[in-house]
Amino acid sequence: MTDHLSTTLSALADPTRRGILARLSLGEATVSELAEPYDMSMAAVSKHLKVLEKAGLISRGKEAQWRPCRLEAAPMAEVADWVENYRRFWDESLDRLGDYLAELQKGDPGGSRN
Amino acid sequence: MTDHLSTTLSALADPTRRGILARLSLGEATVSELAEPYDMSMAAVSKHLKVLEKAGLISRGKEAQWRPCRLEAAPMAEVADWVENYRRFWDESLDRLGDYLAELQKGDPGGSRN
DNA sequence: CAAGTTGATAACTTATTGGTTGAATACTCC
DNA sequence: GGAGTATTCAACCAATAAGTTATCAACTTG
Repeated sequence: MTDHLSTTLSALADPTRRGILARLSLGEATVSELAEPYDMSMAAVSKHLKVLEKAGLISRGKEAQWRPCRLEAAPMAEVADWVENYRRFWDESLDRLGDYLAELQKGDPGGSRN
Repeated sequence: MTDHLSTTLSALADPTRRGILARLSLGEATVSELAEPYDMSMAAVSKHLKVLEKAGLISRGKEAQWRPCRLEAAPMAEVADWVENYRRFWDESLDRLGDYLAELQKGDPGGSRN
């Protein structure tokens, strides 16, 4: 799981972390502010932040005893980019084409299998 | 991790599984065909397929002793949708706005914090 | 029916994840 | 410098994930 995209996706695959990002989309926040909505220890939130940081999805400053977090959405561009390759597969009109191609394939079994 | 989006994202957070989806974007394939490029047992691939199926990213048929897989990209729409909310944060021109807003926030500390 | 092929399942191992609690660190303010 | 606040770190635990091998089930074909 060393590749960048996998790291990003797995960081995003947690509702707490996505919630944190949503909060950060409204502006910088400290760890305690980010932890407040969640029923878990600060340490747990701190770990989530480390995951997000490792994925490059947030950055952190140092302001006195606070370590304010800010959103760094750049890695999400990679996700958006990747998923866009599949848009045609869920786009309604092109589903028709998909069905058509599948039908073609059925008519020529093995032709695409070897 | 019971929510749909988390399930989808974590299914996608694995290069083998994304590779399988890429292959399926070219058309249906059997399990052995999907396993072929990978240096792992069929059982392992079978497990990956189960993860993808549980996330609704593939569906499977029954054709004699084969269980052909086909791409079902619908859940990706949710991912695309979600990530689009953040586009403005990585879009270059709007990064300027982001910096500007951050600057505003600095000038009014606490104003957005409470 | 026996043999070969395709695939899934079970049991097991190892590593990772997500959480906990209890210090430790770093800073501010009186 | 001591008290309080903010955050991290370390050690631990339970659950999950990703892989293995061995076995089983379903189907085709000689």
